[in-house]
Amino acid sequence: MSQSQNHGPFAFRINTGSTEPIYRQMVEQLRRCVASGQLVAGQEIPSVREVALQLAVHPMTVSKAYSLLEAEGLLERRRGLAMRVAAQHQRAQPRAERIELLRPVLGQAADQARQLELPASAALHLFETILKEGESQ
Amino acid sequence: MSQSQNHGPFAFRINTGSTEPIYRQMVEQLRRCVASGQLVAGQEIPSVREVALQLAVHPMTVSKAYSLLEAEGLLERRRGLAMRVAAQHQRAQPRAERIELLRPVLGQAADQARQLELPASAALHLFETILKEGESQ
Amino acid sequence: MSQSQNHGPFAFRINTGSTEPIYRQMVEQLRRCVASGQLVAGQEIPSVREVALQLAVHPMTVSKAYSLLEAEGLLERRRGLAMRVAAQHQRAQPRAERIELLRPVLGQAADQARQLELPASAALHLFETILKEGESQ
Amino acid sequence: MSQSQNHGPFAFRINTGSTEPIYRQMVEQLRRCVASGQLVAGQEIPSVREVALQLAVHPMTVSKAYSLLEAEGLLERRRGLAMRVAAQHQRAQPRAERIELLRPVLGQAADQARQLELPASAALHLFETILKEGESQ
DNA sequence: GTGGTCTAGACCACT
DNA sequence: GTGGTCTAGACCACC
Repeated sequence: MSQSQNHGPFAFRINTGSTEPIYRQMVEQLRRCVASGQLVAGQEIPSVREVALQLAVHPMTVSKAYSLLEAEGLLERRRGLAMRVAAQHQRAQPRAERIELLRPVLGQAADQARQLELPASAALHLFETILKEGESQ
Repeated sequence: MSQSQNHGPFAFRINTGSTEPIYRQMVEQLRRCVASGQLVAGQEIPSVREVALQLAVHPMTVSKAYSLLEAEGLLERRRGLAMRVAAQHQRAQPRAERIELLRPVLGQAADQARQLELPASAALHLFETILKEGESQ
Repeated sequence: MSQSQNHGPFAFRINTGSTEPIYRQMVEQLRRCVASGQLVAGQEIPSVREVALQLAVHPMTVSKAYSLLEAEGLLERRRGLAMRVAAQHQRAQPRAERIELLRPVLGQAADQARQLELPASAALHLFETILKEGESQ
Repeated sequence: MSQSQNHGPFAFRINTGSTEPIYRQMVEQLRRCVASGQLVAGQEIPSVREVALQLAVHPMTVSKAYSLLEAEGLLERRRGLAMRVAAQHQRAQPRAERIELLRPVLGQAADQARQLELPASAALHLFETILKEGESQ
């Protein structure tokens, strides 16, 4: 039990309403978790069927995400076994690099704030509130 | 500055690389600008052709966005004339409502920050920087 | 008509009986045709539906092959238009490199000949015969 | 040479990277060796465990190959003893039949050569080279 | 149990 | 017309 808790610090959070394809949300999310070191080399990831059930998504959708990550070298496939994080991704990226990965979505948020003619202070305050909400989870 | 006021205080910012369909980026952007009062009732918006040229996008894509906004009652079509913001949208939404429109994208950003295991302070600081960059534009 | 003859020097040859997945046969075949210069940069390839009909295969199978080739940088996708050979693959590989691509399958053939205890001369003679048959096609 | 006769004139050559299932590679390889007379009736073949170790393959995979060959009548299983080539396959197939078994792989090679736009002479020369390399092994 | 391949077929975005 | 995404569901190969 403690083992499964340790090796499953990871669950996909998918927004099915978004126009962002599900498989791509999964790809990017997993990339971030590897970048941060939340997923380490050799760690098994949840099976296709398991994730498909959890998210109420077709297994092939999950499989597509995993295949792309394998092609990218981030995951390793082992015949008949669960996939795992590839050995070459041993260490998390340094924080300076990771923070850059946040730039696109924050740029988008800033654009929207500007279009809404909201002052920077209001946008920042809302962001701070949301960040704190998440921490407690 | 006087130039941008004359020919429309308004220009689409489109990311063609995104999976977010172009027409939808346009729709949501225009909605925000109406919500903020940047676009006011009766104001003319750039023609389909003009926008299509500017963004190197197919005219039908622009047309589709405009049609949706017309169906929604946000724009009015006038035979032979440029479309304009509909009369019913006279006043900007109050700030309290507008700020809520920012919540989805900031929620997404917060999720990503958490997956990257970045501290809230780092995320906030980057957001502040980006917001300031935009102001000067 | 002459145009379609010129720009369609290319048809997939698929062996559905093989254990080699169809999409992979397509990927490798297209790679060879680009390597040889039979397919040149900018050239449109047959549409997903067209190929699917021709080969009596599901469109998604063709699509999968094309997607992989796009990820590899060999094909370019253009929204709403047929895919085409990417610009970066302007020139055919030199013959010395191309011949190396033949090594795996010939190595396999040599292994089989050895296991069948056939003399090299017999294997070579059969190969020569088959190569000539193909020429006339 | 005397060594290889003692412990089996026969060793599997498996390509785990191929999409061709491992058990099938084994089946076809063994069939060829029987066809050629390299393996004769009554001859023992290496045990499942031995092969599994050698090839770093799961024992069940080897077992599956052997079972198929048994069902086909090519191998005989004897309780507690090593499997052996069945009595009914006493004599090698005549060379004329054996050479036909080489046709499929050479047809494939010829297709690839054509797609690579390599002249028959170049393909033949490479094949000759590879055949000679193998002889010395 | 694991992942992979393929089909049939719906719906979407874009030219 | 183009390609993309997704679902439902079958069958295969391997551990």
